Amino acid sequence: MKQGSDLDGLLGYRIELTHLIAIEDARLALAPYGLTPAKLTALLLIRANPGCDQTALGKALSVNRSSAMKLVNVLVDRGLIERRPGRDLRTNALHLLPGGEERVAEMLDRLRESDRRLGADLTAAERATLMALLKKLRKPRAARRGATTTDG
Amino acid sequence: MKQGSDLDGLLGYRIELTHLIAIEDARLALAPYGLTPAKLTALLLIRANPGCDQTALGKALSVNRSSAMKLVNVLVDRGLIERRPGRDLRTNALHLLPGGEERVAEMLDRLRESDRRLGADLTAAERATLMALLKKLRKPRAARRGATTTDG
DNA sequence: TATTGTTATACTCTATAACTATA
DNA sequence: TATAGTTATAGAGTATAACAATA
Repeated sequence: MKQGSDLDGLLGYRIELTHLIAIEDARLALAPYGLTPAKLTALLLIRANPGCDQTALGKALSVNRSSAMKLVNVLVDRGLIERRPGRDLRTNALHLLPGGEERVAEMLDRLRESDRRLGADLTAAERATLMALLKKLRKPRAARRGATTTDG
Repeated sequence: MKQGSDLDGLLGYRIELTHLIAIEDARLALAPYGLTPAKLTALLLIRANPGCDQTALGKALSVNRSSAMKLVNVLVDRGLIERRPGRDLRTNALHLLPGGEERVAEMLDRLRESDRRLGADLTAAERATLMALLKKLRKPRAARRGATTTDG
């Protein structure tokens, strides 16, 4: 099946293809732990911000309260984090559990291995250049206006 | 909220962030046409392969027959393509309709504008370097084994 | 009034499984 | 037997809307 060349020169299309490769391997790397890359990111945010509440976590992940709720439920069910009493009676304080700390360390190892595989054909200099150029891509005006959601 | 530095050096994480920016603007650019970037890609594949069947389309998009079916239904409902009799009685031949051609051209214009916004801070040389480096990222062994699906 | 958590509901995308009609 | 399309169903992931408790 022919691909068609309409998208060939587009940066966004190349990033889409690259992203598919990266996310697939990252998923496989984390699958034994029953978590997706997005859930590991949530776990890392909680570790970096002990005692944060669900709403703040959701904002950091660009999802609303309801979605943050579901995410936290999964991490609690997995025994990785717990909800403790928060700064007021409305709020939960999220904390990584000791077992969660161990798991996070293992998962980060697997993720770094995956990342090494992804960039295996790059020299150190090329890798640095790529990182720098990716950082120069910018959020266009249209997208910067913010999505129109009710919640956060 | 602190970000935590565990993912900072990872190529895959940087690509994830960049992808989010790119896909959001691309979605906004195509929203007036009622199609997502993925559906435009499907449309371009059909245009590049007139008379292709749904299964082949699905394979090119890495989705199974059932998902390809739904996708084609949407494009048919939008009046962009049609199903014609295929090479045998089991098969549909997918064809872009004249109206679809027009829409595709407009959507490609909007998508290219979005792509220009994304790379607006890059010189032509930087842009070329970025494209070349992204092409050097490779599908790791683990992911190359192929996903374990029943279908395509 | 505003905020936090929660629940119910729905929509998109994708998958699996089973059915049918062809081949 | 194998393949193409179809349908029903289910599971992530996300969103909206409403409610209770608290601020």
